[in-house]
Amino acid sequence: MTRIENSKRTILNLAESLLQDKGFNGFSYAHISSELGVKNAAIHYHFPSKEDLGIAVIRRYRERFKLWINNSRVKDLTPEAKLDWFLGIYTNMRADQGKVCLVGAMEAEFNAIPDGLRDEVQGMHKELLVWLQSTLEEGRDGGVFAFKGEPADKAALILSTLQGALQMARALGTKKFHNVIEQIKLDLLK
Amino acid sequence: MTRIENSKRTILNLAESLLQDKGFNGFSYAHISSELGVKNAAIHYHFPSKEDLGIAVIRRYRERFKLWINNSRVKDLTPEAKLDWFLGIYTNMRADQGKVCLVGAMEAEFNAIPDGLRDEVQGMHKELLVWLQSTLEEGRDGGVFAFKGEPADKAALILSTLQGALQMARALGTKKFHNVIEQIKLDLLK
DNA sequence: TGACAAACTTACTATTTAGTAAGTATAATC
DNA sequence: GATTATACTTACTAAATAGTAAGTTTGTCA
Repeated sequence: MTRIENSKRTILNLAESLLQDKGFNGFSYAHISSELGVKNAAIHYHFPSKEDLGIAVIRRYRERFKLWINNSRVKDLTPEAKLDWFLGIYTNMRADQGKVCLVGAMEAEFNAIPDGLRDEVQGMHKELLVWLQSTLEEGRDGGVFAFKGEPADKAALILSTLQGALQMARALGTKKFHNVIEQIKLDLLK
Repeated sequence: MTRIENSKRTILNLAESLLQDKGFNGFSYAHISSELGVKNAAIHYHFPSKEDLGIAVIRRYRERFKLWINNSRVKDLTPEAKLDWFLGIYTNMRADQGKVCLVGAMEAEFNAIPDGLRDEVQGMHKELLVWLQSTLEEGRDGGVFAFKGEPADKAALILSTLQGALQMARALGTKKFHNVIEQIKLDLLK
């Protein structure tokens, strides 16, 4: 009976990775249990239903993001550095086995995932948008960002772009992804 | 024994709709057969494997797109009108039951779909990019579009944005989607 | 009218899926 | 040292899945 140190966290890590890799309907409890060398039921012990597991993954990410943006390491950055930090999150996803963002993966199969998970994804998307919007406002007021229209709309555009670009990179490669990242900056920086 | 008129086309229509709605791993042959009032095996008669079906859907779309862009109704438009036509495709998808684009749906679960389907998606994505790039070039040369950087990169950005925006709209609604569309124009038109 | 092919149905298989109930080993606590 | 909670395993189940083999109906054409 080999126990995993901190099973719950290990399961969440793997589930998050699988969600970003194959989507909610593309992985099963068997993927997790076989990888961890435990039985199926062990996963159900920690997360009774697949919906519970999906929700827990998103919830953990939301909390992580909240901690990040409220930490002085990010909070005290210049708007330009904040943007780079944010873009870096997506660049790292791409670098990490071609993963896509949780929000994008879940929204692509939005009509084929459980209700509770949908709510959680919606909440996460809103939070990302709010932060990005305020960063754009801050940067425009400070004179480092330049764009037409409302910060809320520009934020929604940039987030959509990042979401799409990660997916695009799977078919067309990392170079194209980085070109899009550079284009985002060209379209934003003065 | 009620026969469907033009079964193959009807199956492809439904499969395309399901792909855009639930993704490749989110629908089954049973969804199609029950909707059409036939048996499972009837679908397998026309498309032996699910991979065959997926490939056929994408292939049909690629041919449709090729016909469109080579038809004078699109070909002879101004660059600005071409852009509006292209954006209109995505607006219509959103209006049609909140569908997302085939490319986005398939790339979100890229690592959980068959090889042959991946190739087809890759080809489709390239074709969309090529057309959009040449339209951007045409528009910039004509002085109606203004953007920094390379047309190829701006095309990749816009396509990524559209892909992501359709998915975002599922969680955040149609209004946000239209705001992104307007922002694309603000970021492109002189 | 007979042959034949197209478009199915019936009936099935093997596999995977999420999920459960009951038992067991281990660790912590009283 | 006994009790109890934690973290599992064993052993299932029911449903859904893609896919197949063999038979049946229907329209077409020589």
